[in-house]
Amino acid sequence: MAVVRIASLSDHLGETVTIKGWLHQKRSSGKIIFLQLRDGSGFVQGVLAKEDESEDIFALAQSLTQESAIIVHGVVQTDQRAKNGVELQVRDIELVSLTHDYPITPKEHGVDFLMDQRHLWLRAPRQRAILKIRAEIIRAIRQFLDSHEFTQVDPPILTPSSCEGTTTLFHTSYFDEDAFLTQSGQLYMEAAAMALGRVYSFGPTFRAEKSKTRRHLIEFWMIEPEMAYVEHDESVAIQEALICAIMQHVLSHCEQELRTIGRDTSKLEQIKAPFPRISYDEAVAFLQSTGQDFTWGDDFGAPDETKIAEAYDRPVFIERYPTSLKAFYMKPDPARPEVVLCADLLAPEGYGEIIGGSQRIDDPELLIKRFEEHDLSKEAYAWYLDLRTYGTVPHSGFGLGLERTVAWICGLDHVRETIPFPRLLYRLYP
RNA sequence: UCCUCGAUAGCUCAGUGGUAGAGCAUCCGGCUGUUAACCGGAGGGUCGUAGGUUCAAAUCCUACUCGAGGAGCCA
Repeated sequence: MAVVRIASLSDHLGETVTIKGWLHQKRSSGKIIFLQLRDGSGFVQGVLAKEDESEDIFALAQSLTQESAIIVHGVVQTDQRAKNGVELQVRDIELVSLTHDYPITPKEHGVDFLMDQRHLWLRAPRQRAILKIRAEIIRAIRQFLDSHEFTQVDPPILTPSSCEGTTTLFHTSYFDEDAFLTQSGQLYMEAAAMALGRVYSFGPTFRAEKSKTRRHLIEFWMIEPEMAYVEHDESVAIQEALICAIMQHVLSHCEQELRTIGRDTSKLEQIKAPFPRISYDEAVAFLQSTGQDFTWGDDFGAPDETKIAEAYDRPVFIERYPTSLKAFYMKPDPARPEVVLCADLLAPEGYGEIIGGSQRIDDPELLIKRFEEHDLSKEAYAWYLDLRTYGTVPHSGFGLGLERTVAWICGLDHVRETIPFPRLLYRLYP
């Protein structure tokens, strides 16, 4: 008897198959029992009518508990009464292990409890669907970059110092030296871009900030492409194409999962190029036109970003922020040195910034000046300056936040469900 | 770090000064098409911790602990 994954059951209509999985839930009615089975690939209902089964099998089915591990043999049938049109007429059940008192009952639960049970919560249909969509988003990103001549390069996770010097880093010891967990691989990716042309990193990133909002994780995953001989406008065009490719891939590969989590896909289908591009100046003018007191040179707060993003039905780029607001390595606009060649991409529906990118400074003199202005040690960044000393070229890059992208595409109200084991402020378990 | 809200059965909650409650889960019984199934019964509690006010505190006050949402910072 062939072992079949639930996801492909509809290819085996009329056949007797074996499913290896778990009992997700059970409903019974004296002479008929419905088993909701899951095997990781999907969910299917098994049906046992008392008159069709041996007494032993019927009694075993009756005694099964939520999340017991079972191997089920049965006949695949179409049935209009079944949720996805297919169900299994159970012929035999092997009990692999019986579960007692599964903590997550079929009832609503609070966040604190579910986070404590995260290792079990992952089995829920909704959580499974989100992780599946996350995996497909990752696949789409890799497919896009790999097919656009990018090479994956892995920057270090243990670093001697801050990349941007802004956020608080996790401190650790490196034998007799201090070390920090990376908050961005960008500077290393610039080195890699000079070796391989177009590169991207895909890895975890750590921020020891005491941020406690629906958009923040302490440990999250970032994709950081870096491109030699690519200037600001071309970088923005690549970002736009990447987001569109992700969206198309998810819409065509995750139909079932999007339905499971109840995502309104019409909002996702609207996500097509071109995305609006507005300047920082225009964004300031927009906020002022809403009656808000906002001065040129101030940074946008989260409510400001939401207000701007809500004015559009697709992601919006905000370009050319004041130089004083942005990181030391960003290249000033030659036509207007008071702003830099950068862009943040704000997702719709209030999901916030999902991409931050810029063209990098390629002039060694200016970079040295920035080190001084930002009080950065020339010794620590000597290698970074070398990139401008030896064959410097215009180059650009950006960072895409994976979890915020997943939260947006899934329509979640918090990023904690976008990653299997979220690291949150004051939460390191499980 | 700051602001706001919360903590009562395994879980989700009601109870706002006078004998500790419901639904789900668990156990027992019933039901041949259930979809968080339903119906009947049973067991299940140091009301977050420590003080205080009161004849009487889950309820009012103080401190602390833990959690949630938000701000700042960011992806």
